[in-house]
Amino acid sequence: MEDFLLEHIRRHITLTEEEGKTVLAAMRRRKLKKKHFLLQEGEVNQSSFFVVSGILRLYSVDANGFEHIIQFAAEGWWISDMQSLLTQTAGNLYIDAIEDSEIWQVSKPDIDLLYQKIPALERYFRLLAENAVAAYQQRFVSSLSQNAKDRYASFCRLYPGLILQLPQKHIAAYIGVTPEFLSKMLNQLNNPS
Amino acid sequence: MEDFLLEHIRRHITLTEEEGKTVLAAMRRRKLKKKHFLLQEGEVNQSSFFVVSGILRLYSVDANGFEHIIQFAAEGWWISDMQSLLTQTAGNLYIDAIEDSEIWQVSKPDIDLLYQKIPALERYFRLLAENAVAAYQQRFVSSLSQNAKDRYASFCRLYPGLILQLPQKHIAAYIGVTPEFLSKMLNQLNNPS
DNA sequence: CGCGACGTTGATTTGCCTCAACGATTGTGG
DNA sequence: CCACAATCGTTGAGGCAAATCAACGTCGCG
Repeated sequence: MEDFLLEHIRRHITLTEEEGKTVLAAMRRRKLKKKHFLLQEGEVNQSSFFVVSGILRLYSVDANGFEHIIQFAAEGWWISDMQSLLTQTAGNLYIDAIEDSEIWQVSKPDIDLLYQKIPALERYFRLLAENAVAAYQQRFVSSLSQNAKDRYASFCRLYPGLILQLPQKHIAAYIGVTPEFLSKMLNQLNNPS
Repeated sequence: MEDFLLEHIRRHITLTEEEGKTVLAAMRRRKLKKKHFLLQEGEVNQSSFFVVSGILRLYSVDANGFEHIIQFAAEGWWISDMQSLLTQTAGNLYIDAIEDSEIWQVSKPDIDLLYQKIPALERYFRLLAENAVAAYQQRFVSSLSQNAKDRYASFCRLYPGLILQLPQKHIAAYIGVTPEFLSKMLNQLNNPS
C-alpha cells in the first residue's frame, strides 16, 4: 500500500522513479481515530490531506451548533479547506474522521517546493482542482433545483459506495435536511403505500 | 485593452513577450449580445471563456423551466461548464450574456497545445481552479447553513459590484429563492417597522 | 450494567413557494 | 415618435415542504 498515492498520481501524469521518491519523502503519514480532528475553525489549514484509508468530512458549524457537510473524502481523495490553505489565514471549517483513517499530508511550503522540483505536479493538481470544480458545479445544480428526495437520490447515484458506510445523520447534513426529516423521507420511500 | 488577458495571467505567472503572443494567437474573440448563448443544454462545452467586458451567467434549467444560477462571470473572469469541458460530453448547463459582452475563448485542443508550449500555464490554471474550489466551498457553507436573508447579505458582501448591475431576478436565482420572495424580503429589510 | 449516540415518530410551526393580479419600465415595430 | 407588448418588480392570499421540539426505543461501547 506504500504506492497507493503514487499510483493515484500516475493515473494523471508520469513520474520517474526518482520523482516518486521525492514526492513520498515530502509526505507525512499519520493515523487518525474516529471523531479526531485534522482541522478546526479558527486554525490555518497548513496542509493538503490525502486519504489512504477511512473517511473524512469537511464541514462548517453554524451559529446554532448544527453541522453542514461540504465534502466527504474516502480512500484516494484529497481534502482541505481551500480558502484557508490558499490564503494561509484562519478558516471557518472543520475536518475530522468519520472512521479510523490513515492520512498522508503535505504542508503548503513542501508542496511549493515539490512544484519547483517536479513541474508535472502542477498538472496533476490542476486536473484534481478542475475535477473538483466540475463536481461542485454539478452539486449546485442539485442543491438549487431539486427537493430533498431528489437530492438524496442524486447523492446515492453519485456515491453509491458511501451510502453504505455513512451514518444517516451525516447524509442529512450533506444533502441539507435535518436527520428527523431524512428519517421520515426514507421511511416513506420504503413504504410507498 | 488588448493586454487585458495577459495582465490577468501575469498576475499569477511570468510570461515572455513571445509566450504572450502565443497565448493571444490561440484566443478567438467575439462579441455577444445580451441574452445570446455561448452554451446550451445538450451541447458539448468546447471552449473556456474569458470575459473581457460585460457579464455572463452559468445556470441550469430545471424540469419546471426555472433557472438556477451557478456562477456569474464579470470582467476578468473565466467561465465554463467544467464537467462538459473536461469530459467532452453533452452538458446540462447554459451560459448566456446578461449584458452585451466581449468574450475571448480558447478551444480545449488549443489549451492542450498551449500547455505543451508554455508549461507555466498549468500553474496559472491550477491557481484559478483552486481559487474556484475555495469559492465554491465557501458558497456551500452559505447555501447549507444560512437562511435566505443571510445568503443575500453574504452575496452582497462578496460581490458588492455585481449587486448594482444585476436584475433582481438573477440574484434570486443565485441565492436560491423566487423573485417574489426576494422582493418581499428586500421590502422588509428597508421597512424594519 | 449504564450512559450517550443514533434513529424514529408525532404534533406543531414556519420559511419559502405558488398563483394571481397589478403598475412601472423597457424595448420594439409601425 | 408613439402604441403596444413584453419584461420586471410588487403585493396579497393561501399552501406545502421541511424545521422545530419533544418523547421514546435501540444499540454499541466504556
